[in-house]
Amino acid sequence: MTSRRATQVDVARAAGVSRSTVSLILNGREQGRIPPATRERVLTAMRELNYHPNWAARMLVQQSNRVIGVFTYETLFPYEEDDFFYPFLLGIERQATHEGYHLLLFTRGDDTESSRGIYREDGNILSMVDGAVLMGKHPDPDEIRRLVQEERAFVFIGRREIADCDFDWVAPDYRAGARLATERLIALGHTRIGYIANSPNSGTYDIDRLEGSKDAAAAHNSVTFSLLPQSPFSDRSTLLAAIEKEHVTSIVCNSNETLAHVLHHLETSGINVPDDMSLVSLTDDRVTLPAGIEPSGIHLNRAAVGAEALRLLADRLSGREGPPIHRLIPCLLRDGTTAAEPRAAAS
Amino acid sequence: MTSRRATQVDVARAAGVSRSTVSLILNGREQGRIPPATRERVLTAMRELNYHPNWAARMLVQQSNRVIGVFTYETLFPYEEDDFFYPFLLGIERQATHEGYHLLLFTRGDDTESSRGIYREDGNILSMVDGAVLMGKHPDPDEIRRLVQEERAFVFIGRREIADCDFDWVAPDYRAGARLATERLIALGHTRIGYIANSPNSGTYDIDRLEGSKDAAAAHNSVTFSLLPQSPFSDRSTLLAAIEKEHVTSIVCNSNETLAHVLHHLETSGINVPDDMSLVSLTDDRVTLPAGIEPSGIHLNRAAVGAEALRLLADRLSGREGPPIHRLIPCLLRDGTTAAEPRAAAS
DNA sequence: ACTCGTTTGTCACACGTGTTAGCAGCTTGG
DNA sequence: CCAAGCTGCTAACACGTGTGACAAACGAGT
Repeated sequence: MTSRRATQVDVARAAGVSRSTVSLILNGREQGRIPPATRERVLTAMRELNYHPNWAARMLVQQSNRVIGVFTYETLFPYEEDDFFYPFLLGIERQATHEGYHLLLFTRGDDTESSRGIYREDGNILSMVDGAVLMGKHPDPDEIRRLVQEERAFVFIGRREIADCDFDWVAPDYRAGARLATERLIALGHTRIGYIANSPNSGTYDIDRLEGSKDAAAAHNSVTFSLLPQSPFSDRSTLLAAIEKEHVTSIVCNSNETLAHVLHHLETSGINVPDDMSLVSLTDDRVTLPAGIEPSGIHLNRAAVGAEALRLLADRLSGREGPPIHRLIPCLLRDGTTAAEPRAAAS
Repeated sequence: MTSRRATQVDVARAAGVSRSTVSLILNGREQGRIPPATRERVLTAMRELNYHPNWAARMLVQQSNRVIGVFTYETLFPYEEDDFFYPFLLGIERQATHEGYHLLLFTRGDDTESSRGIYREDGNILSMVDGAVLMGKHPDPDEIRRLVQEERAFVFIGRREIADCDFDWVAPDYRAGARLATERLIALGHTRIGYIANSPNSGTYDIDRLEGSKDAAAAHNSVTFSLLPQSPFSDRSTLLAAIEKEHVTSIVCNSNETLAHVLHHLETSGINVPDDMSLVSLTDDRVTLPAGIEPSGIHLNRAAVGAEALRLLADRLSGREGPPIHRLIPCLLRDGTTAAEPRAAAS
């Protein structure tokens, strides 16, 4: 702090050359220009003065700094232990290392847990980076539109359809994941499969999940697929009645949360999971179940999503042109303890 | 990309004023100088041109950017699922948000998993930030020394004693944690306590753990503390003989890994945990135990460590002078299933 | 002696912003 | 009428770096 840090001027003076020469050597543009003797003189001067280039100045003139921003519309690391963004970040970090980028986490905010924004009074924070990965369950469509209009390089994680506005995004392939999980039940021998959700099947993801599950059932004409009544949380008797009526031996639950509630209703009714009823879930949020029980279902492979997002972004920054790319990343099967062969098949 | 982004010059031209005026208004230095009419004109011009300050330029002149670097000597997010650094980062992020800093994750490296360095050919990467948090099990002492000599603002996470070289650091208080865990056994009624480690008690942390445990035992003169033979991994009979000889009813294990091995040896010998023997661990690494068993012991509270590191750093950056600060963060008790009242006391 | 090409650099501008000194024009006091 | 002060703004420098145009020295060919 007390003494200013060395600049190219200092190095130049120490080596007895002009500042330009220092810059040339620093950037390897000295092919056939600077004789080795001078080069050495400058290099040792750098070492002695402990010179290191100023990053801001460099960025100012080059308009690039090999830093990629990571922005989340919600706190990156929420207080609940369900670390939603963490696996994404893991993949992003890994791929960034590979591609040679540093990562800037935009955390500075109003500390209010919600309503963070890219544009703020002190400027578009994205001007600090070459490109950005954006995440969040509740992005601000206006901001996104503005980013597109300004031709910023960014990739969104999660499928977000915004009217009159197209951009790169990467998302888990929920539809294929739902197909996978349902196929798993079929492979175990289930022919009567129910589907249950705790929310109206209206969101993009909700529709994907339902359709994927239907796809799998439709591919086997021995399989009967029935939509069970929504919202199992409060109403146990409705659930039991529906199960009875449809004779299902297995249920696809749209989320771990749903699975937890269904499980609870079943167990308090004396129906054993997985012996009497198999359950699979279509998310992999953390959820607390009775000891020893792990939900069967799919694994979102968030790390792969994050890595792919960074790969797309790096491509853009390397000059790739062309229309926006949308990429769906396959989910993986996750073996748990809530799915097994149906009783009839087992005996 | 096609059209350059608006700068203060553009705004000034549009509003019919000089660039200085724009800058003054932008930085709120216009008290009693600029009449509201002009101010409005400039502000609307900004809005229409979609002006946002260039961060690099601002940083260049201000010599600060409210960004804190996070550097790890090993990959930040290792491939093993034991995310050692993650809880630290969590605390760092939280506190950074609070203090108004962004976070720059230094990831760019030679992709070799090991031997990452702060100093590299393209300069000291820390020149990009106001200050830095350093972590890692195997830091390079020479680099640290150099950072100190250059008077860089940084805080190390983890206690690292380097000869002739002092700096701020924050670390978990292993000694107090060991005391806490041992006190817990005593509170449960144990009077014969053994201590076992899987490595020579020579590292700083190893010594802290052993001493803390001794402290707790020494505070109660009814308690007998005995050091069991090291390295229980291979040798079951040695372990059993020692237990028999010392009549211990509980064992303090220096790590979860040790606990796992001891547990295995005991169970295969028909000794039930926690009924016949209580175990506590002095770390909180993830470890796989038989289903339904959770190690009792301490919780390192890494998030608090990370947060404190960032707080110290922020203080330094705000101008705090004075000698380096070393801070130990208390550990918390973590209830598990491997510690209970001793059989004699229970009956 | 004069031109020409090569080696070895240097000059000067650009990047976008913060800040201080100071300049016109006006008002006010004497 | 003149000095002094206030209002509203601007000129100019600084921050540290990258780079294209250009220049000085020098040897070689004519």
